[in-house]
Amino acid sequence: MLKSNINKKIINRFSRYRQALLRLKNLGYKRVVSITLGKEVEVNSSQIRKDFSMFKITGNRKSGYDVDYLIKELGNILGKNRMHKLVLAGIGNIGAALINHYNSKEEGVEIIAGFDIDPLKLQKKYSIPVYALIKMEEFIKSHSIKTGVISVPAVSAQDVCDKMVSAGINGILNFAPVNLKSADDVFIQYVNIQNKLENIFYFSLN
Amino acid sequence: MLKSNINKKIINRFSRYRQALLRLKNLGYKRVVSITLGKEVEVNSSQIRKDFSMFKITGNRKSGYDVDYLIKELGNILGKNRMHKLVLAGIGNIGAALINHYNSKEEGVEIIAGFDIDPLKLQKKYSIPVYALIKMEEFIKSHSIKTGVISVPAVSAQDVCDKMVSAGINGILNFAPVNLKSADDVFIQYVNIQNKLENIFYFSLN
DNA sequence: TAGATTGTTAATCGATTAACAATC
DNA sequence: TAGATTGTTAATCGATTAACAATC
Repeated sequence: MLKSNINKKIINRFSRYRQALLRLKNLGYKRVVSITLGKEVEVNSSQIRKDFSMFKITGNRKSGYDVDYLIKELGNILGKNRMHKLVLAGIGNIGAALINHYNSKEEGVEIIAGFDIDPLKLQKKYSIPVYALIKMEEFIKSHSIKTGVISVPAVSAQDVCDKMVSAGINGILNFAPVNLKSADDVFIQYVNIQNKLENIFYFSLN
Repeated sequence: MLKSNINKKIINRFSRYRQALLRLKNLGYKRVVSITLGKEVEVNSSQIRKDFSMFKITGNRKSGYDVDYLIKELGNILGKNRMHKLVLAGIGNIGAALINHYNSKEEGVEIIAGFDIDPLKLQKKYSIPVYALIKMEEFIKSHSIKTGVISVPAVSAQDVCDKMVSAGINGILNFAPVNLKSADDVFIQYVNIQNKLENIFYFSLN
């Protein structure tokens, strides 16, 4: 099946299934039925069976699914069997959080460099090298980086995005509260914390 | 209209409309038509007009919508006309990012305290007071806090959530990669960075 | 075997988009 | 006025859920 035909929501659920399965494995589960996994991730059990079925992930009609098998299959789909190199643009608290929590060989993530307008004051504080932002494009090209994280102020996010894309990046995680414009073959994910807070303020009625 | 009848997606779009309108205002826009705003946020213009119409937000049939009016109306809906007090559980890089970037009177957000298992080493580094996690429930009650941010490790997230809710919190922003279980009247938003990265790795084909 | 769960189809549900009359 | 855009209804689209035969 072509990736372009696969709904983003399915892959998003696969990622959440996998995280839940890792927890269930830790709790001692060897096998799991769709209704149990469904409760864990708040997804209807039909949805789960259908999602698995679309990727030829099979279970046993009496005893459900094997946990290790599911983790392995989902991991393969999500690219856990290989390393993904990232660069960061903008080294503030968000960048630091990425470096400290998500630079994980086990999860296939390798953050190899950061870039900032003001590199001097930042150079020594992190476990990855930090360079001046003007060096970013050259670095992306020479290291064949395909994924970038944008955590610069909103006003410069589009410019950084353009530079990343022209240097060869085709996947971006953007923390700036701006809708980025780019070519159709560039996949962009947004993390908009302000937006999340506003949703909470509205629905929690306070 | 009852808030429970209003789709989460509409409020989510309202938040994004407002962010886009603030940018457009900065660019000098006095009025905006639905198709222009739609391009800015990647939403169909019919959708925008329908969203506005549901909340009795009106435009002019010739010249579109007044930017300041939209910002004000959307701000009122999103609660920008009052302050929302937050507490943070877990003071790492994510907590620091919240304190530095989202503690904004203009946006109605006031982070009044943080809590961590290890408060001593953190006490002096931030612009808000940081206390031991065991003090959290008492603090939430005595200050009538209604919103909490969870950025503790996954294993303790549910426990922190339970404590927040029992102390009176009804809106939670959760950065831990766990589905939290709580009463139906507690509104929870998730930020799952691992999940976002996995989506990028899948769809950007690298 | 009997019972439980998968795998898959059909039905439902709800959100998005198109269309266009109203009107500024 | 003529043209452009809103406001709103109807049509479309797609995702979710229910149902159940297959089968372990």
